[in-house]
Amino acid sequence: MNDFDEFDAFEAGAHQSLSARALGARQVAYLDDLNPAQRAAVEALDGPVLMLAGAGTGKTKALTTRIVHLLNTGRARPNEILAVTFTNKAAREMKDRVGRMLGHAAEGMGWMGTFHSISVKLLRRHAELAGLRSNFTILDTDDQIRLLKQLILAGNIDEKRWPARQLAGIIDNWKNRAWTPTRVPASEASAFNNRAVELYAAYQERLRTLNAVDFGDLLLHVVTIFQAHPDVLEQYQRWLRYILVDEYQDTNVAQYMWLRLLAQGHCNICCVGDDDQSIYGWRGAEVGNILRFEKDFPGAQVIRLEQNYRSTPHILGAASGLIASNKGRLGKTLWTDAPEGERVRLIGHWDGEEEARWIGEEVEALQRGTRGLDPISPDHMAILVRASHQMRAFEDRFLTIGLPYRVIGGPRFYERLEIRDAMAYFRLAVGPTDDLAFERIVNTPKRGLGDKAQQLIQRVAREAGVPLLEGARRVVSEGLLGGKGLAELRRLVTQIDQWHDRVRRGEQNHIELAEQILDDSGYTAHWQNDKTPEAPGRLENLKELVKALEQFENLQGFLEHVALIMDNETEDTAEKVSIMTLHAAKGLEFQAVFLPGWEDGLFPSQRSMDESGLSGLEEERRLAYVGITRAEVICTISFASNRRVYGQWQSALPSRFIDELPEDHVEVLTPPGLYGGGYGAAGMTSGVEARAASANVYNSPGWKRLQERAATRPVAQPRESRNVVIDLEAASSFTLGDRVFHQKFGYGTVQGIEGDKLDVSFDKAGSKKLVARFVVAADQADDVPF
DNA sequence: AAGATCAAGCTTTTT
DNA sequence: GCTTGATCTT
Repeated sequence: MNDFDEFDAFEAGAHQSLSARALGARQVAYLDDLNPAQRAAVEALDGPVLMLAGAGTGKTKALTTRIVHLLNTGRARPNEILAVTFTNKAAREMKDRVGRMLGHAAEGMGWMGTFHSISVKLLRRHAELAGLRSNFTILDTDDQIRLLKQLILAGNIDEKRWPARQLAGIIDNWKNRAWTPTRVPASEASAFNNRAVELYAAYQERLRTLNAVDFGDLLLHVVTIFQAHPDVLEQYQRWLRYILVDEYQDTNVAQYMWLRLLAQGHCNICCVGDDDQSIYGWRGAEVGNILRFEKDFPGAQVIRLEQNYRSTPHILGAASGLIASNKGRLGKTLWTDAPEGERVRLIGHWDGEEEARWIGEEVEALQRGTRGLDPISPDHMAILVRASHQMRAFEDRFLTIGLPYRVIGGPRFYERLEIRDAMAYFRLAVGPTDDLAFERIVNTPKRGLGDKAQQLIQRVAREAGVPLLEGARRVVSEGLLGGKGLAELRRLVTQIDQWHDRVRRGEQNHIELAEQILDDSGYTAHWQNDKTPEAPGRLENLKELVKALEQFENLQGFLEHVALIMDNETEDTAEKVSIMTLHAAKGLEFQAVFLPGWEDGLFPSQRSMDESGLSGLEEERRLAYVGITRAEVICTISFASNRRVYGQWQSALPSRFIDELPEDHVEVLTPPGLYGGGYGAAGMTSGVEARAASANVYNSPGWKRLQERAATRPVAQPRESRNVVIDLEAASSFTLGDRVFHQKFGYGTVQGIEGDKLDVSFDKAGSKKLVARFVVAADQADDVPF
């Protein structure tokens, strides 16, 4: 049902009955589950409220209970509550939890969702006010960049010096600040070789003709509509009587304006956030929004949730001590009544590989149960890195020792090439005027329609002022193209017509239709004929895609949702260690957390500091804070003296954040030998042994002096000797049929030998040609320290 | 038009 | 070092 119809029906009625109903004791039993601060946050229903919720303080619980309480007290009906989150996952979780508390699905909560999904809903309703039709398409970053590239070329700009990616960044930034092309301040005019504003305007124009929007537009258009049409805004202010916002510290200016506009009037707005966990400044998030809240909403109640239910006192102490170095915080003191627990462990390693090896062993030790701790399932352990390229060292190592892991936040399902291609076909079937989709698939699979043919179609279409499909149709009917290309193009045009026809008539089951589109077009065959090792996986993904269609009534509905729901949560029950970035870890918790790579330049990231100075450093520090506070039971921070970056060996100092950790909460495992006499950690293979070797490094010669000494110490070269030995052995000793082991590809059989190269058929990874020194005989796999 | 070779890059990424 | 895109080659 349309939410607006519900509104209309509701407005015709009256508000009385619910609010008049007395609340029995049984109905508010949920309030007894809350601590005093949570309870205050739940019961302060009217007027502006800022809920400062530290890590692990039961924020979601307070938020969902508040929604239930709004309903129970009769303040609002499900449809009158606007609850905004940043991610679909958070929205889903909120919906589930509210539903669970109510004892039935949270029906009618039509305004619970992400900023973007709610904006889509608003924008479809009022598209014409933004110069769009309500069936506009939503472009993702990839489409956006391709479009910008065209405009850059059309503007006679050297795309190499001025890449589309950079322009996309500038435009995104402006949109995040709610600047339309005319509102970009003069001070920004020099951006992109003085051409950015002009290109931005051209881009917006192009989007309008394509009847398309990008992610930034979703918010921007809604803000612009609200500003230009007070009557429309007023409607929503009346309808949406209570507003809740999750992760408020991550809102950007456009989102802030969006909220302000809707909230002004009743001012029933409850923002939940934690200024110490603001880690998306680089994407336009304004910590200022949360710091300014009390000024923006006079009379706001500020409620602090400070009782932590997640971590031990040592972990909290370390995190609090670290974040205390940041200026301009709203300030919170997290506390817990949990038993003291383990200190945060700190360990230095010779290089990144050793760090990965040590962590691998430590994971296994924790899994068995060590240090007097209960055994911890790998499911409840995570390795949190600053940058995704750090993940590889762990993947390599874990593959070697056969430790199951999962990487969170890799390329997402709907961003994969084959999925995007398939989607382009579906888009064309639904809306044959979708030029971007047409461009994408016209020569995929190969139809002999290369650059020249495509330019011809473009030209014909542009001259006639028609979509590309129509242009193609004319090219065919007028025979402007030769031989193979012509026949293929004719076939494609006919096929698109047929698909569109079927979509329109809606007679055919949309799942069958989708399968047929992929088969008819030759796209399935394209991957079946592809001999690369990725091909089977891609076909698998296509099957997944078709399966995902089952949840929707038709192709249109599917496309609508997919544009916004880009997450890729595959349930997998096997017990695995998680590897992810610190950013991806926000909101999650693990019993054991490893924080590798705490080296100056890597973390805090040099680039962050160069580009954003002190505020960049503070954001990095918040990232560190987020990392530590993910840990429930045990947290291990590590750094490596040497690390290979972009193929070059580099030595680095331990992160300055390490100095900022309060010593009382830290246990230093690093043996003194590490800094004194070169590689000294050879015997230190597990945490238990390391602990025996742990000296009072913090106090003894002075931790800082140690660092200084490390700085002046000559750069040590990585050990090579053992690898060289293996190399010589390996190169000469293999024969056809030998079983070998490779650290990334696993076990395999030698199929051929050419000089120093082996042709190996791996059990899991398929056939690879590689240099002999990268593999060892299978029976030696366990002894070799890679 | 399609494969092959080479240079230039290179944080984080909810939607 | 390794991937990605642009140019070169057939």
